[in-house]
Amino acid sequence: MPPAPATATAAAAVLHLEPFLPCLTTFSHYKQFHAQLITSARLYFEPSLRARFLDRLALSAHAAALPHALLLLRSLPSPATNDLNAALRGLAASPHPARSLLLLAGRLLPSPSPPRPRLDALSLSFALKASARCSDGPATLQLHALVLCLGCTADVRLITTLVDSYAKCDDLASARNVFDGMTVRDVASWNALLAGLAQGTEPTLALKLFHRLVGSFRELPPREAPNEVTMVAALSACAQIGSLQDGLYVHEFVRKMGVSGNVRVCNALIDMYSKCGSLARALEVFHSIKREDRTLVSYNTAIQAISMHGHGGDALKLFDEMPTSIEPDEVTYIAVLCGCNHAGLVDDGLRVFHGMRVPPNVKHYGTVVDLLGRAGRLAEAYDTIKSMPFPADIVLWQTLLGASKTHGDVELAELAATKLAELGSNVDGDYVLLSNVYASKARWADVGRVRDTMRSNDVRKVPGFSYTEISGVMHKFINGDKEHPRLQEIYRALEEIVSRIGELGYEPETSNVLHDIGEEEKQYALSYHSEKLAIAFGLIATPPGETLRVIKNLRICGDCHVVAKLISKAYGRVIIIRDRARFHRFEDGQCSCGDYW
DNA sequence: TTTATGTACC
Repeated sequence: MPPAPATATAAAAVLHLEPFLPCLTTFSHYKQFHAQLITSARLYFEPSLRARFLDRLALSAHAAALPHALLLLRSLPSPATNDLNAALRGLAASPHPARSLLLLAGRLLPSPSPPRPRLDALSLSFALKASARCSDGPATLQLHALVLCLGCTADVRLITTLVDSYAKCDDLASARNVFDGMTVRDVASWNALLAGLAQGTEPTLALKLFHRLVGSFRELPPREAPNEVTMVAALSACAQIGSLQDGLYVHEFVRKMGVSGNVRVCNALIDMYSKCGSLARALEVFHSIKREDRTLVSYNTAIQAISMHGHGGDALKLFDEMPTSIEPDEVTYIAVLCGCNHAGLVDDGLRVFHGMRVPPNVKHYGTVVDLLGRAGRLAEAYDTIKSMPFPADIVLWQTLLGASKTHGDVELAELAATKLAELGSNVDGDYVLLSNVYASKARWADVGRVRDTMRSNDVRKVPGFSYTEISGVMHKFINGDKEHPRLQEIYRALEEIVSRIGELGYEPETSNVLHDIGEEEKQYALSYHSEKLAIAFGLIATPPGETLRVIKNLRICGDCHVVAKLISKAYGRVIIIRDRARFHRFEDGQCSCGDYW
């Protein structure tokens, strides 16, 4: 036991156990305290002390603590609600949150002995935390029913937890419904919904809600006033959408609220600016954080930003400059490796990978396989997969397939395709890559076979789309778009573009088109790729010289990359395209990726 | 003793 906080005799210490509670650190302390509770009979006669002890024990970081807490709970002849809650809370925060739900379900079963404690709002709150952590939608729904049964619908904190839980289970509609049904809200309720929408599939809706919130700022009761957490959620929505306009607006609001010094807000700003294409502003925010205030996440986000923009050398530099007081974690290594990858720094990447101070996970192996694969070191890439201490996932085989395609290795491509089929991947990209390998070797019969398999397997097509922001309005384009209101104009502009860049030597690169169609039709399919439509629209809808920003859901294709370079030269425009993995910045006929991506 | 917050492989 740690020394008693007061000078007391042993007898007095027995009378006052509470002061020791905050001092318990080692597992041995906990066991001694437990023994004291038993020998003084307080385990039974002071239920509130017991519950507070259980709560601390269940939340303690020591591996043996939580099992010990559960043992203690089971040993109680008549556990109180607070005892149960302590265990529910500990389990919900543990690596196995589902056990919290099991405990709750067990307590619900009718059983005369030992008597089941009643559930209260706190029990449900902890259980909802658990169902959120395991993304268990049906459990959240059942807990919602219990909330209604227990009549806790006026408990703002509990209902906020319910909103959060629905959102974390990807049931945004229910999250929204519960939120809308709240008669009293506070800022946490707003934040739970905003964060849920922003990180889920509804970032646009999140921003709408944010505007509604700050628009009625003056009339809101103080408990609903937006705070720094609101800002972080809104910035995360801007980052996901890639809307620099909205991001700048939120940043303005951050300044007005006086939370520009909050490190979490700064980290969110770095991420937002980076994902909206402005690396300069992202780094400005990073450097504005006082050195001693920078957290691991600040470094990770900044390194990730530099990497996404293709500056692998600078990413390595910042990584090396990290203070020794901050230990890099798995995310740091992903960010640095990603930077080496996008910049083609093979040896640096391998050096970083082999020097990792945390165990590499499948994503780290993924970057290394990509790094080696792109550089044409296919055998080493495959050996890396074989050497992994865990099985390869779909993404890893797709990476190897991509590398095999780039370097025309039929055997390895077939192997990767077989693995992908075994793992149940059935997206068009897999087939396109395999077919391209065959096509590059003029093995037309195999190309046809792949196409037949595609047809019979009912392949899932990932529709390609792009969007661009013009005067604060997002315009979305899908491949071969026929819906946009200014379609005629856009298609005319595209024709003009193709003829103008034709003078610079442009010829459509059709090898990425799978379908067995004539050359002219292939060119047609290519010329309406969504990013081309978005760029063409940007050219006619913005004044000369203005930077064009386009966001694409898939990776940019080779032909669009060539076209973007030529447009940047022919029209004197900077074009910034964010694709699935990184940024391409086109200026005067060159791309920041150096044609390596 | 509950609530809401940032970074991640193709």
